[in-house]
Amino acid sequence: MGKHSCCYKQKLKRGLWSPEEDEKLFRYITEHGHGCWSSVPKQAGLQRCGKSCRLRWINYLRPDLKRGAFTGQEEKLIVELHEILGNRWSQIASHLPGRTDNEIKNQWNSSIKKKLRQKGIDPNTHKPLSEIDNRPTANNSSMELELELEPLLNNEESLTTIFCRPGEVTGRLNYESNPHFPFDLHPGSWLSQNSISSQLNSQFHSTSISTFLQTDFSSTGSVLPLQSPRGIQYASASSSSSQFSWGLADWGLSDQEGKLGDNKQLEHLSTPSCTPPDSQNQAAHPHSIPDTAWADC
DNA sequence: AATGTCCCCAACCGCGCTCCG
DNA sequence: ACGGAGCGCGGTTGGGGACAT
Repeated sequence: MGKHSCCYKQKLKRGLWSPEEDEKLFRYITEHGHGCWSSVPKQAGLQRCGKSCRLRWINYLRPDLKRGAFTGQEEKLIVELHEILGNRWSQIASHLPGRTDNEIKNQWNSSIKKKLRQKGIDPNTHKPLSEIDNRPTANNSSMELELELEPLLNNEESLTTIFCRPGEVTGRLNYESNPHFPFDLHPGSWLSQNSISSQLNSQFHSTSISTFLQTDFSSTGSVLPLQSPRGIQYASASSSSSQFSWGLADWGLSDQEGKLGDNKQLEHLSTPSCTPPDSQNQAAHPHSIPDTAWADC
């Protein structure tokens, strides 16, 4: 159960993808769609398993991917969403158009976590580290946790404090039973609302997270240099090939173009599309927002 | 210049879920 | 109802570039 039969097959290539493999996969999917992933490698002439093809497409080849460094605004949104959703990277990614769950996960683990710790905030709980050190390790109830953290909160409350039991930050949210839930809708619906970004922003102004965000990401994000993805060199080298090149053309954004892209991103965040960026990814996942939740947009 | 260490990120792995016969 | 196939997710790994010594 769970493991692809193709993974047992011998002589399937693994590791980094070559430009030729990328081109084969890109051409095949743009012309035929992926359909059943397990049949993609055979149809596209690749010595890879379907799972590997799927991952390569989703994380790297999709034309709608946004390349380059994360903006301050994006990092801020990731932190805010992580406080609510925990490590549900795919759900977080659905609110950052052009970003993949893998990309966000890497950004979180390599950069954002450190920044949070430097600011004295525990990246798992989104609470001050000093508070984490002093708190008992036993299984606190939601009520106990609320009482414990209440002095830390000013006028507005941390969503994590309100909705998450200890240990559930990366698990299920305790939203349904909590009378303080600020939105009328089921989370599956309210997370899909167009105003998610502004709603979140308004929720975090006086928390420690907010302080951190205002003093760190927002001040540095706009001037972050665009880091070129590793694939750029070979991507541009193969840019003469017709179809392949257009999907990868954006990889070589200049700083100026990158900033323009960031502006577009900000625009997008303020007026998000009604369609989930990767709606098919959402279909089967137990934690995903149901398709119907997007219908009201 | 050579070597060691750190860190990023692409890719893999394993699990849980849904679908379908 | 059951089991296999396929899909998608989060966690983890390791290659390789960047940086320090």
